[in-house]
Amino acid sequence: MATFAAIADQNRLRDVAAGAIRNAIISGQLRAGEQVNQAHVAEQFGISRGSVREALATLVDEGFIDNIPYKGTYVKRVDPTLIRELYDIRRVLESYAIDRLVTRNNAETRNALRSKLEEFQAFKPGDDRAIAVQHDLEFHRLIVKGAQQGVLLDLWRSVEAGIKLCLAQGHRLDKTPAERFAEHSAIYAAIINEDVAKAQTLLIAHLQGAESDILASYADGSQQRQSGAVA
Amino acid sequence: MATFAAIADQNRLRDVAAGAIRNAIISGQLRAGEQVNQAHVAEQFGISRGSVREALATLVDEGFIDNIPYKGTYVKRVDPTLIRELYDIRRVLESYAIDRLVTRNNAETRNALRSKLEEFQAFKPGDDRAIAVQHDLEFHRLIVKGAQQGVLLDLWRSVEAGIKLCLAQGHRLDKTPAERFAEHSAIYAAIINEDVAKAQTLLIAHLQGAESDILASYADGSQQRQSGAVA
DNA sequence: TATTGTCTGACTGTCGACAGTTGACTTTAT
DNA sequence: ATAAAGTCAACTGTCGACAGTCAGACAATA
Repeated sequence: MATFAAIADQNRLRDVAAGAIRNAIISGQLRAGEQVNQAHVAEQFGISRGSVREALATLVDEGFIDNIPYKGTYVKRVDPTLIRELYDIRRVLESYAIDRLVTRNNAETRNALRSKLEEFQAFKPGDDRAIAVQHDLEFHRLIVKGAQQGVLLDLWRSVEAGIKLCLAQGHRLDKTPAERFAEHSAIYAAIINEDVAKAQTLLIAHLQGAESDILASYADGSQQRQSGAVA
Repeated sequence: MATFAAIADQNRLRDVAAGAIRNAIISGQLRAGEQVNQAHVAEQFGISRGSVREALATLVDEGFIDNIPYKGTYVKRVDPTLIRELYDIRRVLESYAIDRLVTRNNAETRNALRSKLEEFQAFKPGDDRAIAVQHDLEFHRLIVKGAQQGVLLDLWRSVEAGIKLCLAQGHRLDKTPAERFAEHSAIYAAIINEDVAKAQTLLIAHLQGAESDILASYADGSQQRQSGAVA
């Protein structure tokens, strides 16, 4: 489409294409295990295959897709082991982030967390659940940012990509907006009180709950998928 | 050179090129802040610029180089802040790895660690120091591998890339082979005894020492570099 | 029938040429 | 002398065409 190149504007087509494909994966438009056909994507976006290739290379490194030489690139398939590993690492990284964050004691970080919490509070049960997930991740990203370590943030971002992949593949977090708000605001309170140990404990429990939710919905989803494949 | 394409064989040129450029950076052939000219590299290797571009994209994601659109790709410049962050994260990741490793209690891992230690012991003071560094990193990589978590290993690898960059830019670890062996073998002993806390303590101290060494040599090196620029 | 070999279509990998951007240099007017 | 405008060379970004590779269909053989 002609509009696509227009969006590029100052940015490189390769980056815009990467973003578009990423969104397609996160939104579930491209499904797990599905091959990403370079020529098809190129035509769809009205750009050359070379640019698509470069975009795909980026997504490979981000962990959204796998590449097998001379065969193709495939949307990564999430399994329970991956989910467990991702949440294990999140607990490690975010616990550490809280420690550094409280040490830094930066006013800007505290304000950002508070205003993010207010967004949580404004969220109503009827609203789109995908947006809730986005808010959730943004809160956690603010915690990691608060540690003020670029390397840590880079690592966390790559884990975040995996989490988004999990959520994209039909695995959901089933908590009410009120519960979400309560858990996050408790963590926030502990941070404000500079009680590192408590904040870490609350955060770990919070993540453990999320992991259980996802694993449970994964079990359901894979059953459905299996029966679907048989039918 | 014609031989280069021959090395490619079954592998893709893009991957081979990425490896060659990576080596050039690690070996100090390409210096910090230096621009990597695509056409120049392409001609040097006898391959097309497109393949070089894809190789560079990989190295950007690995953290060896930075890319500024329409300007170029530059070898990343290491600074003390980056060194500190890298070692901070290493302590976090490797401590966690030790915990998992001991829990798994895998015989294969223990054997791998022991045989790597033997290589340490065989190392003589006269041998190439670069090889010593390589052995060192490999020992730590085995620890991380022992945790048997793919996600963890991926994150550690990206940190390892940063460490290699530090060491490439003239910053050295000044320990005798005997000291190296002693520190690593103490960590190994604690692992075998399944004393997680002790292994973690030893490992953290070991990494702290390495960090100090690098930071010290960085201070020297930057002074030299500054005076050199003036002269 | 089972197995092996060939073929074919669809895809990825690679290339050389062209278009666009940037920063430094030169020119020009005040 | 200085600052704005114009010019140019050296890059990077993008493209379309060609070469190489793979998996499955199909036919030949024992």
